[in-house]
Amino acid sequence: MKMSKMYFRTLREVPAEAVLPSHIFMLRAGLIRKLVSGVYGFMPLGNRVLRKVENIIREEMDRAGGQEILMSAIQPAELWKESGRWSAYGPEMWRLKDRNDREFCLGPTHEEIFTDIIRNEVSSYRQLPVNLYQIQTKYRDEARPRFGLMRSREFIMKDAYSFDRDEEGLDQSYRNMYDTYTRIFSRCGLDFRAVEADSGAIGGNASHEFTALADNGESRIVCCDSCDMAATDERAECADAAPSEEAELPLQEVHTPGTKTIEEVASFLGLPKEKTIKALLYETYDDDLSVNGYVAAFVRGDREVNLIKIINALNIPEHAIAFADEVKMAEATGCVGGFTGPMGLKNCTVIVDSELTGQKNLCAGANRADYHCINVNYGRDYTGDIVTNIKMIQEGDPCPKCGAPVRFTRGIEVGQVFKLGTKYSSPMGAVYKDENMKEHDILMGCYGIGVSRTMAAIVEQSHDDNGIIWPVAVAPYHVIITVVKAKDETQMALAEEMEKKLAAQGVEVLVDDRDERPGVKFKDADLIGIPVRITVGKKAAEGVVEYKLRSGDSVEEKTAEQAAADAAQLVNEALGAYA
RNA sequence: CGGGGUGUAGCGCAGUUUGGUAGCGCAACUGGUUUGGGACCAGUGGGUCGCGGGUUCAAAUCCUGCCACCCCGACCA
Repeated sequence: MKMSKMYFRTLREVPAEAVLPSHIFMLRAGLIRKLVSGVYGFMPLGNRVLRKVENIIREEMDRAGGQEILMSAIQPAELWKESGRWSAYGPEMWRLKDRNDREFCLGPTHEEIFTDIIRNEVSSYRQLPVNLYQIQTKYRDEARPRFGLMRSREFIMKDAYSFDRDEEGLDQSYRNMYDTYTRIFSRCGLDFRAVEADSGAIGGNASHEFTALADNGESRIVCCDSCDMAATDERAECADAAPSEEAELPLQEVHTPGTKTIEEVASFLGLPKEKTIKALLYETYDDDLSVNGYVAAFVRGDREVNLIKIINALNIPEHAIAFADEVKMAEATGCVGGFTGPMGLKNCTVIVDSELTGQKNLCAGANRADYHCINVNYGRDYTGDIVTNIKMIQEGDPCPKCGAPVRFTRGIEVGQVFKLGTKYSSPMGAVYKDENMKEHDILMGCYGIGVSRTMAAIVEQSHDDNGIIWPVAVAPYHVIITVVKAKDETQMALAEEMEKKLAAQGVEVLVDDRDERPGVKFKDADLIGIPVRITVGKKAAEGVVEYKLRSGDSVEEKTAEQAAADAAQLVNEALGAYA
């Protein structure tokens, strides 16, 4: 490909809208172009990268026994009403109506559609297992799209669904996809971790997220350097502190004017935060979003609450709970904002973190303005309607598997795998008959990869001050031949000869034949991140060129033959590594 | 949805406080000189100053309503 003919433009300055390196460089290198917030188009170079990532996914999905199909992005409301998600999905779903007022959505995901296909076509155990996937555009009307392709409202996703007759089959399908994802992200050149995850709104009972490590990532994960434990912060188990041996002291109310936060009350009374009890007040909602109850949750003062654990303990949908209107809750339950304690509350569900039951002589709100109680003890002074672990793990807490201190790190969630079980097959009637003509619900798994987000994650992990450094496997072109003086016939002739030679060996070559100064060409080559740069310049007449890798600094002089051979070898080795 | 910020040429920005009819750099176009890390000189084109209403002899500038975009939070597979 001649760059003089390629439709592209690089930007010299950083667009005001971009903050993250991946976003900045994809815009500057002319890979993507924004239409409106959270909606991007792919330009020729960006489109090539996207196709490379897609093809890696395709190859590995096909190798794993998946079969590619393509469903429509537009979906009828009926199917979502069957699964119960038309109301449950919330404002993130992009809804629309046709001319006859029939309801549709732009698919945010495709469980319903795939389940529908299967229930209409599968009737016998002989047709199972099956794994279907597609690579397709998804729509989610995100509350806050940001960081370019990282969190967009229209994005490319690979979604796969497995259908099995029993748990054993589902386990196998799940493991198969887990291994496949490991291969896919390795081939993409990503540094990633598979972390245990909460199965969340999609449902089911097992899930892993594949997270590309990046300081700018939106996901926080917990990992252990002493063992292989890795989990999302919400999923990670957080052990209770050891029970206290102290003798119980008499309960006492103390005047603590204006000390609404744990920070304030602890310093006012001269107590460590570990000796206090923190209250979190929530209200819950029924289906039509009216308040149907109050929840008071209590953890030790130095802890954070893990809302997912509360949701799981209450067994309610995620969107059915939020922080309470303190004034209304005070009227209903007797709590006092800033001075709420676990004693004497009425008309609300009291959830007590399991750790508190073993701690002695704590300080808690007295449910009376400007007063706290000290020497509060579980059992003697208060109990909970629910006593369970609702703490969020914190950096340095003991690893739930091995006890070593855990470390927090950040990442970009590029894929996830779920065991769905019968969550969709049961309400939608996707069943098969076994050998005895007996009907069973089909067991499902679902497996997603954010393809465009993966592209962003690769750039986020692989760039320097000058631009992108593409891994060979996803680079838009493998080699760029920079012709120092494009008007020089000797130089152009040598460049074209090398282009042909390389192309014959399966190497994708970009020839920078533009009538620009060399500095401009070098800057652009670095910015768009082509892995190998071959410079054809003054020594073209002698058949000598310069050879440089984008990832390194050293520049070597080689004969054109040698440079082409080295480039071809490097590219084919990189591409063949997983073949 | 709450908080903050920004909308002026393709991109980056100044001008707004103190109203007087729009400017700089890059990019583009023409000509010339250049040619190994984002050249130089000369010239040219390009703007409903986000949109609407108001104040005024006069509005990018003041008042007002709206919209869009970005950041933090909430939320979110």
